[in-house]
Amino acid sequence: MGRSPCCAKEGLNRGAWTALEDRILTEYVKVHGEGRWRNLPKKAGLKRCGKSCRLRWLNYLRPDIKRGNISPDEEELIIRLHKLLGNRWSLIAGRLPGRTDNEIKNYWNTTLSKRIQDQEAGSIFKASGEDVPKSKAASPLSHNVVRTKAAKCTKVLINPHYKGLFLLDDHKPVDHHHQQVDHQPNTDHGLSSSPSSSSNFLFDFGINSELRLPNLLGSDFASGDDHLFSEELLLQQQYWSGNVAGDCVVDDHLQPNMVLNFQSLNSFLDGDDADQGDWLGLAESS
DNA sequence: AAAAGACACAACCGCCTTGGC
DNA sequence: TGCCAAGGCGGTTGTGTCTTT
Repeated sequence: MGRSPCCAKEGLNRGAWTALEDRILTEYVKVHGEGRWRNLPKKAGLKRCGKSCRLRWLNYLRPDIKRGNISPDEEELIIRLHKLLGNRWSLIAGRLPGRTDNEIKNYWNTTLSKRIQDQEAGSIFKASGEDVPKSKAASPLSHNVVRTKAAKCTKVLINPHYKGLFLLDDHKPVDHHHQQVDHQPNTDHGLSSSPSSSSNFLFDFGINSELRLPNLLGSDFASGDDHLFSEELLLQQQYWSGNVAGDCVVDDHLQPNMVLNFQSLNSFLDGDDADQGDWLGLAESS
């Protein structure tokens, strides 16, 4: 037996929403708020699946939706975030105010992925003077996409004493006695070399997390500036908008399941294929 | 002018996660 | 602790519009 459907489909409207349906849904949510999507259609008098109502509201009717073309800045951010996060559209959308995951996903699939494919294929074949073969141009963009289901990492551990970034596999308990893996973060950058002398900071990478990834990506995060992750900065400056004690898990003895070196990340963001391979291979080796 | 193909995007589907009981 | 409902997510499909032939 298969999974039971989310709602009975008999007698429900499908396809494009009408202006009347939009108005009914908007009015209902304004009065009753979001949530309870399954019961909403019946209460609001809509012949729609609850999921459909939720999607319609989140993607098109919400008042804070930003309409219009994706700006070059947004595009740049999407590309960089996709490089970092893969097809985790909701996370990417969470960093682009007013944009929805569906919109970004569509934009990526229809516009950006092709453009990047073309750029990559062009750069490869330009060097050799060859034309870009069709098969290459049409090949799926897969080599630099993080496979999110194979190794889901939703938390990032920052140890201010390392130039290291630790991704924690949600499915595995933190092993406080686990030996650190080979990719030791570089410690000879004028930072403290004692991994246990201060706290590590664990940030949830979810939509509601306080980590301002655009700030990171738009900052010198990828430039290897030592000062960026100094403890002082972590504690005092605006890269983290929350308060450390309240928003972060603090664990003096936490050992990572996975360790990422910022310099690898830097190379990754700069498009170094070899480093991307290391980075991704590491990220998936949970 | 019409048909075919390409493109863009809204909507749907099914699986996964989470929280309440 | 297990079950179930609800919500969330990413992949995919359907369809309207635009462009090319």
